[in-house]
Amino acid sequence: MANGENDFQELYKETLKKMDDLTDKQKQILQAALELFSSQGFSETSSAQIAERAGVAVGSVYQRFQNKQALLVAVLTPLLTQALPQAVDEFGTTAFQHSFDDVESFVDAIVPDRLRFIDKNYAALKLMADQIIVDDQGVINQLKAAFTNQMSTNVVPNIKRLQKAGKMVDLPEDYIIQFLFTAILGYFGKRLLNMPVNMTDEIKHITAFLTNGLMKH
Amino acid sequence: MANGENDFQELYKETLKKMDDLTDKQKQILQAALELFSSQGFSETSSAQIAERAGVAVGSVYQRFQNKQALLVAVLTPLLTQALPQAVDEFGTTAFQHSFDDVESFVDAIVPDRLRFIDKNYAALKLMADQIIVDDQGVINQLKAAFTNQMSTNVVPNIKRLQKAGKMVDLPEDYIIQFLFTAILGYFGKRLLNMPVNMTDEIKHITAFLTNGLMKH
Amino acid sequence: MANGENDFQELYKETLKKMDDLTDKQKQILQAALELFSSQGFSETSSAQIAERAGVAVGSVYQRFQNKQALLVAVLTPLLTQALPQAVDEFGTTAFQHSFDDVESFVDAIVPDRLRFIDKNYAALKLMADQIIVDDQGVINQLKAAFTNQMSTNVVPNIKRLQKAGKMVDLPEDYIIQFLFTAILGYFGKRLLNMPVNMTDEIKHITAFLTNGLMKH
Amino acid sequence: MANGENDFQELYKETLKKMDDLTDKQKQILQAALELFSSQGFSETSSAQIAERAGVAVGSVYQRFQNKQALLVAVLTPLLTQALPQAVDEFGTTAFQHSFDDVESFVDAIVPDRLRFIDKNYAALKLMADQIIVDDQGVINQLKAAFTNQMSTNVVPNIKRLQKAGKMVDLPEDYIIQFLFTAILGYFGKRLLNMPVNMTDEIKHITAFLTNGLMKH
DNA sequence: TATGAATGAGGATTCATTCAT
DNA sequence: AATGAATGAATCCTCATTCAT
Repeated sequence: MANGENDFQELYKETLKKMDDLTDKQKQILQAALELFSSQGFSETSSAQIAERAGVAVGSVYQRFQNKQALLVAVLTPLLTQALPQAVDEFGTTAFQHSFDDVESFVDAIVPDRLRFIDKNYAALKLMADQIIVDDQGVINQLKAAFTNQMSTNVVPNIKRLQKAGKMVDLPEDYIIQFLFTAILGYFGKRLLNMPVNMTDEIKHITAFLTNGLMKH
Repeated sequence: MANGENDFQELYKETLKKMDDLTDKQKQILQAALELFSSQGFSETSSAQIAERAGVAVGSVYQRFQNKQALLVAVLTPLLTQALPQAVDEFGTTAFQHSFDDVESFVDAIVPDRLRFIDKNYAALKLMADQIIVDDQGVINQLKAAFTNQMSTNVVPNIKRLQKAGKMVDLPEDYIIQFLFTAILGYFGKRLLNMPVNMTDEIKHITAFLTNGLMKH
Repeated sequence: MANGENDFQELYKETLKKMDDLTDKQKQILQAALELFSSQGFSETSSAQIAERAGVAVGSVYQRFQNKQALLVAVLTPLLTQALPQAVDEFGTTAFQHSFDDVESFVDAIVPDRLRFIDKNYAALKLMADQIIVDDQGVINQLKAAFTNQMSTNVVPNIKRLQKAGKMVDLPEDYIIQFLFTAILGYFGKRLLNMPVNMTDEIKHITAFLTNGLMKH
Repeated sequence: MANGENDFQELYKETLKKMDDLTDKQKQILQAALELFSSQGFSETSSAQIAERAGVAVGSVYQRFQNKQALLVAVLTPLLTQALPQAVDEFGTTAFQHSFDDVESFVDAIVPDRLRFIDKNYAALKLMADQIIVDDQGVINQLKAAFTNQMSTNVVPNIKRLQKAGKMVDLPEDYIIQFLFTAILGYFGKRLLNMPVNMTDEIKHITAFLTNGLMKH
């Protein structure tokens, strides 16, 4: 699976381009908001700050977006409805276009790719995490929807096949997915905690652990 | 390992009691702050709100605590320096007082206990998560310290012994701990996402997965 | 005296038609402004609101009218310089084309007509009242001018004649007019206060009172 | 009937004094708000302006009053519930403590007093008028209540007696009151219109007109 | 210590007005 | 002439913090 194409920033910018109804300045505002919300958090970012970074007047922010909350939604929506599903999609189809013969190659296909994905999309992911923490149900629901959808169409079949072939442990598919993700999100956690990370090692060990844990011995 | 004794609320209240220099009102303030910070986040909580919930005047908040940030520190400090290490300690010593003969009993000792710990301390954990997201280095560092310390003295030896006995996979100890924690934190994530959780199932499957993943086959 | 012809809306629209330099959109703007200013007040009405109701772009409002104040003037001017004098005129000439033989027929000619006039022009009158309250000298002066002029040429002579004939009380003419108007404006006040009004009763009693009060016994 | 005691300013200040829960600064705020709202209108008055005139910080306005609207209510409430009824009451009881033998003395008792009342309370009355125009139902309802109450207990009986004695015209009492008030309010209108007024003349003519109009000939 | 009124800087939002298309 | 995006001053309001009682 090729990397570098499926990061949010790229997909986000493309999504923005497609929004014909958005003026250049409005795109700059969204871009600035994404950056600031991600790095400082939503409440810690002021309208003035966004306007300044976007190089526009404060009023311009409110010309298009009813209020700060609406701006957040406008930032997150394409992320959640376009970039994220597309990334998930790409992940699902690319990673699972082949039928894997064993758990090891299955895990091998996922782990390195997802770790690099986290690296590239650290800012956007942090923003989503922030929203989840502050209990934004809208964000939560869209996240769930994006995942449930893609997982069930692409990942679940692969899991089932491996299980039927007697090569993968007989756990419910949603748990298989859960373990896959939590193991990988450990890397995200380490970055949040400012822990030193070595990508090579992470890949190596996470892969080893997941392979061992999901394989039927 | 006995439950119900090692939750933060309990430990936190005990910690508060020991602080002789704190008046009753000040303790109420800390309690109110913990609750509000946890449920709404730090920036979304106003001093007036804290005062109201604590049943004191706004000025009383600032009588003892220099500013809101200091109040946050005052809330987190006992959590991070007393309750958390104590919980970790309790976890380390209780869970590892015996020398486990195999990975399964090792995992069995940890998983149910930690899941229940999450349930009990959901609010406090959410508060910490919030602080991690907004990049509070102080919190991050204290979290790290509390863990590193306890883990290395109690958990690591157990891991090493199991590895030497050829019963546990030969991964670096910190990764073993990492996988242990991420698998368990999946439960915390599910709660954050408001997903329906069934404790019995969670315990069963997480245990199975971790046992399989950490066991040397 | 025929009703239905002398209401502001009609006269206003005719006035607008005559303004050849006004585009259709600009007429719509004036119409929308009149409606909104009347119902919500000047300060409570925004340019955007006017534009929306007029079905034009915000900029179009300012294409023709220098600023909001100028728009108000543009709304009021034809009202005060065209519609109002014309209404007053119509009132003066129609109501006083005959020489009334007694106070009763004099009052009878005025009261019903003016009450219906108030009903029809409630919005415009309210707008003028609003302007008087907020101390708009321009409006005040034009109102005065429109009245003084018409009154002195049409109403005053009639009053004088009735007085000379010994049928009307010997009060200064301006006071006669004042009492005539205030008694009638009581109806306007009742509407402002959302009081239930019965036109027939109002006419009956106001007429009776005025007749009695202005008649020389 | 003694004048000078029943003006709003006096009654308002006394009312304020009785409000023990109000601090000096808060009273200054209410006083400043009354003055500014009266002279410029509600929407034309900014919080900063009020604060400045009151000699306090902007925040102090909002410490006590939830918002500007609430401040308006706080200004109007004592006016409508204390000062106005008290003034009406004083009017009712003083003016009608005697049983008038004829319409002339009845009118004589009312007119001069009310005209002077208007002079003294011009600001407050203008504020109320402003609120009526902008459709404030709360104000309207309280105004109605204050009047209905006092009128029915004090004025109506006097009217009925004079009517039974065959000295006053047989119009419904509410219309008698209406004519009384509108004739008097003409004076208020003249002041609004910045017309030159001569109190002596006004009293003389209004009295003459009302006497004539209400007397049964 | 406790109180809560007072403060004023800061932040979100509105809105009249301009101007390039 | 019409448009509506852009502007930024002005406004309302919040809130952490101080301080006199």
